[in-house]
Parts: sequence; structure tokens; C-alpha cells
Amino acid sequence: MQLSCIGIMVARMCERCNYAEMLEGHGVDTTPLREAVLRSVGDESRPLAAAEIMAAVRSRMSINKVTLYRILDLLVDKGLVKRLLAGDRAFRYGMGETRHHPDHPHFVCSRCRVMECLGPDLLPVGIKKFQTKGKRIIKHVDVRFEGICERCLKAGT
Amino acid sequence: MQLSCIGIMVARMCERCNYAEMLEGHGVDTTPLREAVLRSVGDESRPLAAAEIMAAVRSRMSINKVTLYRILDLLVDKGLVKRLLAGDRAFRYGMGETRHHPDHPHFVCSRCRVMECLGPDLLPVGIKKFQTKGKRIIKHVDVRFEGICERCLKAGT
DNA sequence: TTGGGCTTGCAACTCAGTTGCATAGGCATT
DNA sequence: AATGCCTATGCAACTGAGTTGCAAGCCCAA
Ligand SMILES: [Mn+2]
Ligand SMILES: [Mn+2]
Ligand SMILES: [Zn+2]
Ligand SMILES: [Zn+2]
Repeated sequence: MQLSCIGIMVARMCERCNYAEMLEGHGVDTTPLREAVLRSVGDESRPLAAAEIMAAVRSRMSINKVTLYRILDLLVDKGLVKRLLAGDRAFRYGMGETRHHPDHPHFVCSRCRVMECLGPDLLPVGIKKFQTKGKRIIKHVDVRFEGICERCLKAGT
Repeated sequence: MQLSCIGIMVARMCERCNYAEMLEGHGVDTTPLREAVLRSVGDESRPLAAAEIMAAVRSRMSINKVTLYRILDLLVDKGLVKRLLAGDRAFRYGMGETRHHPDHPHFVCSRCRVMECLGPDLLPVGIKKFQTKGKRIIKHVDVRFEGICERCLKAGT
């Protein structure tokens, strides 16, 4: 089923994800707030700042700022969510790697600071072979493209 | 002349850089503080946080926090210095690209958060070809390796 | 029913950087 | 010399994003 062909289903970005199930699968007890936070991240096509996640969760239920940050810490810690750097002082949060969501680079617009996901095919080759080089241990590689996004380009100067 | 063969010369990381000259060459009037900030960045082999730069400058002269941030903004704006992301909330500052300092990726230790420069040869190939792909304009690509540094490995658990 | 461990909330705090406004020097114009 | 303007610097107060400390509520086990 295509995402573009329907109305009510479009609300969920990833219809293959059962968020409660994902939580339990990673050893995290499900609570309404945890599920709502994970859903807010998973339903978006781009990584969100904490303030955006808070707004999304609050459109459905009430949540405190501290609780949100604690849930995000937990989800990042358990690998369900990935904390990303956009170049400003606010972290972005996107879904962690799974079979459906392979590792991929991101693009950040230096004008509006919106972050977008790029295809995994844009991950430059030759990255894996550095994992063992030198005396340091390399755990992961982060590739971030920066420039001007389509929306800002259209908006002109 | 090799960096490793001498005593007194070792203090300066880059003996090819005349910092006052670099400032003027980028259209920035030289002042003692600007030169000291640029020197503090250029003399280090790794990118520094603002607090570290402040300590380095203050070992030679007096500088206010706001002045430091304004000088860093200016140097970044003029391309003399590059603002880098380490994964915590503090930016790091390293020398901008020149003939002597080509673009290169960085490594950040997720335990101690120290950032190190890696050789330009570790820049994965195939990055340049994405510059024109899609409707967005890509200005630069940032590659960041993360893991455990040599010092933290030696220090054990 | 009592106690311990989670989960959440609220207030206060921290850290890194920013803003507003004042002061001081340099140079040109009168 | 006096005036005005422009730039560089300093000081105090502020901001935004995230953190800490502690209390309250809930669940289940003993
Ligand atoms: Mn992504
Ligand atoms: Mn570097
Ligand atoms: Zn944009
Ligand atoms: Zn380390």
C-alpha cells in the first residue's frame, strides 16, 4: 500500500511499526507517554527537535518537559531512537536503525535548520573499513550534508 | 623541518602560518586579541571548545567571554576557523581549510568527548559527486567518527 | 498493609552562548 | 583643538535547551 494513495492512513508514517511492541522488544516497559513519544518520532519523515516532539505529544495528551527528556534519553540509550546533530544547539531525534530503517546520512539546511533524511545509498562507500584502523575503537560514523533546502531555495533570497 | 626534531619550535603547531597575515588576507583587521584567538586555535593539533580557547588566550593576555565569542563568530564567518560538532552542547573550533590544512574528518570520543583530527585520506571517497544531486544545494559534507579514544582505552573501564 | 521500585511532575538549576548598552581608541572633518 | 563617527572591547543581564533534586502517585510483592 502506497502512502500517497489514502487519507486516514497517511497520519502514520510507518505502518509496519508497532511502537508498543518495539518498546517491549528492547526491554522497555510500555507506558502511554513512552509510546506517544516513540510514535511522534517514528511518524515523521525527518528528525525532530525535542520542542517539536513535545508539541506533537501534547496534541494528544499532557506531558512534562522533564519527562519528555527522560523518555528520549531512555529511548536513545536502548537504541530505539538516534540523537542527531543539526549544527545548532538543539539535538534532533530520529528513529534508530532497524531492518526497515537502515543507517543513512542527513541533510541540514543552514538557513532554516530543518534536518532531512537522505537515502542510505548516499552513504559514501568505504566507511566500514575504518572500523578497526588505529588504536582507537570506532563505533559509528556520522555523515551530515549541509546546504540550502528546497523550500528555502524557492523562498528566494 | 620536522616538528619532532626540535625543542623551542614545537610550541607552534604550524610554523607556516603567520596569523596576522592570515587575518588581513581574509579582510579582517588584526588586533592582539584576534591574533591570539586564531593562534590558540591554529597551534593546537585538535579542535578546541570555547572554554579551552579562553584559557589558552588568558595565559597570555586578558579577554572577556563575549569578546571571545564575537571573535570566534567573525573568524568562522570569514572562513578562517571552522565550527565543529562534538555531540555535546559545546561547539569545537578548528582551523579552516587552506592549502596546508585540507578538509578532513574528525573523531570524537564518546567517553571523554575529546575531538581529534583524522587524516584527509580517511575522508570517504565519492562525496564530491553529491554536490549537485537533487533540488537542494549541498555546500559541504561533515564526516564524524565516534568511539573510544586511545587514552580512554588505556585508562580501562 | 506495608514497603520498595518505577514513572511522572514541578521548581530550581546549569551551561554555553547572546543581547543590550556603555566605554575607549582611532581617524577624518571642521 | 574640537567634533563626530566607526570599530573593538567589556560588563551585566538574558536566553534556550537540557538537567538535577525531590516529592507524589502507582503497582506489585511480601
Ligand atoms: Mn534519518
Ligand atoms: Mn581538524
Ligand atoms: Zn531551509
Ligand atoms: Zn576519550
